[in-house]
Amino acid sequence: MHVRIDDGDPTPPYEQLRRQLLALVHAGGLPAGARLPPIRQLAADLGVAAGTVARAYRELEDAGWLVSRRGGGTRVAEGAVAPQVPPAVLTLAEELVQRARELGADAAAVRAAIDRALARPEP
Amino acid sequence: MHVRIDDGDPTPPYEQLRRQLLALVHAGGLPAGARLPPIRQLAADLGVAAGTVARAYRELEDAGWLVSRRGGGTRVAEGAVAPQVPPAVLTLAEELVQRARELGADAAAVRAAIDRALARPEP
DNA sequence: CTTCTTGTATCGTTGATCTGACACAAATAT
DNA sequence: ATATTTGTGTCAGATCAACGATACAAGAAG
Repeated sequence: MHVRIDDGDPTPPYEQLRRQLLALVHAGGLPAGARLPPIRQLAADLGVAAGTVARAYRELEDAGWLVSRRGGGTRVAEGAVAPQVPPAVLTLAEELVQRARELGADAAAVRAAIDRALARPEP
Repeated sequence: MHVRIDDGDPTPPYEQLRRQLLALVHAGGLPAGARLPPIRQLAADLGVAAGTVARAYRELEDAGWLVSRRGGGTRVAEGAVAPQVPPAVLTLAEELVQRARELGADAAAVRAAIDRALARPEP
């Protein structure tokens, strides 16, 4: 589980966690049926209260991405499917990331480049 | 000024504003020397309190991106330079965005594709 | 100089969130 | 059947941010 809470980020911890988990599901890092850590364990690992993790799990369950059962843990919902992205765009994205890494650019630089390109209005 | 506050986002409004303004500076939408709206005016436009905009301005000034003077308004600092991004990456990003738009993909789809590519560990 | 604009600072109130702790319910493991 | 695991719910206290309002300070404009 590559998730962590940034204490310097004013975004509430439960929201940081919710977004990271959702990104993991979208990226396929957590396939359908995969089990997530128990609330108490993840809370201890992240250094937050159990209620904080519980809220992130609950909101993702309300949105249909997770399924929770008492005693059975929390798992990625079977119907959880990544959002529709044209395969050609995905391929270009992978090429861009690979090239960026060859040039020594990190994730932040890649996102900055994308943000700049998106800021230019289409002609 | 293409900025807006999302009431459904738990991120504090002052932080949403700070990030959007910083993104504008990075993207060149606000060149060095450009004047930002007065605090009260922007607050009224966004539907937030003046103190909220003031905090976003102040944090960006502390970080060196803006310069504020009483009576003179708030402007983009002369030394404000976009973060270092290899030109080749910027070019690839523009090509990707252009292609994505031709395919009907929106900004969210582009970011999702980038996130997925970034999630794949380098070989 | 006088007036207007603009940023800065403070106050009290309200609402949201985090925390630590505890009890309860349901599924699993032995 | 019993014990353990795990999710759910509640509570009081603490912290933080937003709000509306007000006052003040410094530069600009007339």
